[in-house]
Amino acid sequence: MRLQAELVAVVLTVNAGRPWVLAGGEPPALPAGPLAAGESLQAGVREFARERSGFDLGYVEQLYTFADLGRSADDCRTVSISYLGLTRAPIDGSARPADWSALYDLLPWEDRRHLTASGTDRLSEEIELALRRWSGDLDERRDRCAFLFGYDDRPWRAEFALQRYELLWEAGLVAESPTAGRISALTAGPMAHDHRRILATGLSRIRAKLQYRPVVFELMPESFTLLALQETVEAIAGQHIHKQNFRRSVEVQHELVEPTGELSHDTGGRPARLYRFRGSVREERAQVGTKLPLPR
Amino acid sequence: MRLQAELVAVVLTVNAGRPWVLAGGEPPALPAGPLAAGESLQAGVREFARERSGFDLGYVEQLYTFADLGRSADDCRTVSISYLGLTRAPIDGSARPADWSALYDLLPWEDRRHLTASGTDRLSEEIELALRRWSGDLDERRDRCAFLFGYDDRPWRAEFALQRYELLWEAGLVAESPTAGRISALTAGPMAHDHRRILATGLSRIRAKLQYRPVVFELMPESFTLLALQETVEAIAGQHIHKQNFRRSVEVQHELVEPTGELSHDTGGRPARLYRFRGSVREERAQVGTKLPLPR
DNA sequence: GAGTAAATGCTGAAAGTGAGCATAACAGGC
DNA sequence: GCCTGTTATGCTCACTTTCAGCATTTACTC
Repeated sequence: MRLQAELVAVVLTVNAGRPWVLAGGEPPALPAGPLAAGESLQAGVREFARERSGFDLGYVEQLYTFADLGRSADDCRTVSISYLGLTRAPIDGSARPADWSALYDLLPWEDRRHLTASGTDRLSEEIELALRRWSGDLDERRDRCAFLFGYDDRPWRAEFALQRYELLWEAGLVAESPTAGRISALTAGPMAHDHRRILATGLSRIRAKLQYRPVVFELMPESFTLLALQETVEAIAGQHIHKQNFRRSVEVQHELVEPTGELSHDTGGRPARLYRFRGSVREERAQVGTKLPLPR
Repeated sequence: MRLQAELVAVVLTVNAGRPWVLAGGEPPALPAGPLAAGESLQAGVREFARERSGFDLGYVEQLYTFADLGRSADDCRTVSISYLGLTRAPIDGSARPADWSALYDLLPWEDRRHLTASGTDRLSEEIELALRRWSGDLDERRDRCAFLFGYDDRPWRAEFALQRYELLWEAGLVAESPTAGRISALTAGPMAHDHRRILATGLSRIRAKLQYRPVVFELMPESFTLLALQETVEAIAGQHIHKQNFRRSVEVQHELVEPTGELSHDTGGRPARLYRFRGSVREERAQVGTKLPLPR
């Protein structure tokens, strides 16, 4: 059996309060390329992420390996090894902006920052309606929907983005579902191959990781205000965080950040202290469990 | 470039209070085999786990994909996709026992159940001594050792098994370290290829998962006492748990188990209620976050 | 100087955790 | 039948963490 291996990267950055993912083309596709000879997997990902975006990846982590059965002829199979990468790319700057997509254009239901407490919106209602129709009177389905989409007073769990995608896929509500009906307009349009699934995998992973590892750091500039840090976390998490509690949780773990002594005056109000990450975070980030709050 | 793909499985079971892993031969090797054509990855793992052990895997989860550079000639590269699998195989029964190894014979420092509170033993002391020698006066190394092995009153974190293995490897304390010295007798002997690393990856993963997903279930018989459940968790976690608190945390989440109404009389003392997992656990196990305590 | 926007400080309820004591219910020996 | 050992099971208490809101401070803009 002939075998091919390719690397697929989910490269994320946050800019102006919005998360962006390196994905261009029509339909949009994640950067992917063959595994070069004599190169480690991580090095390969870093390599072509730089080629495509012009920026270096900070954090890199393996996501999942897929072996497509359907994609090619039986005698040539492709193994896709997917990676998550974080970078500080300033998008609007020198990079070709066409290569970047707004993450929540591709997974619109994952951004809930505009929702007020216990509030809802057109998209949520549409999904809930469609899902209830799909569930019918099957208790199992109903439970699953309630758990993943937070119906019936259950909390919204940001880190279950992948499972939500899979549910919508089964229910025929995303463009690439085999059973997609007309309501599939939830997503702007199809993405290449199974790239939306890979993207959802990456989003799930970073949201989970955010809660126990100091990875936001990779998305922040050298120095920043606590509000900027919070807004970056919120952008990834797709939901709002109680400001004072966020601030406290950051300050309590005094291994995490330290004030630079400078102030930022473009706040519109009282100037904010600037902070930087402590050196120990950079070095120990492979081990230390550092917690940032996600609301439940 | 020629490319080969192989599957490597970490198949775990718990029996008589000890965790076992499917690994035989000399040196011991995890079951591994080429990726068959026209077969999904998971199906492949299940397939040859059944062949080798005679039992079906319950839970299966992808671990990590390695692409060896060094292992073969430059024009033929092997991609190893590793999986974790859990099964209820009764070892001492019909299966060929030679295929199973006691997990903690392969990673002896990961079992701390015999340690009394704040106590220590020969192995721990030996490791601590060797690690302190290796750290010298390098603060970074010293911190890392303290964090991973719980020196200086830091808590032992069971789920960092992989990082501990990697540290020991760097420090030349396991048989397969490139710089292995005489003290490397920590491990009984070498394992094939990088299989001990893969095993440590699997142990890390299941220990982490145990804390927020009902996976123990896959290791338990149809009905069981709470003590039996606790001992299974302890076997995997490699440490003791406060009995009453364990019991409370199980009972509080009343989605998890329910009494069968029967009693077990072979306790030696007061008979114990028998429990079974609730149906919802089986179905929703892919989603529901169920917590079992690991001491910190 | 008034109004405003944001940073910052503080407090109290609620939930979760860790550790121990006390009691209940059996088996087996006498 | 009673005593003893052993385990299951019930309960309490202190302590920590988390959630959520109120109040105050500080500087900018007009």
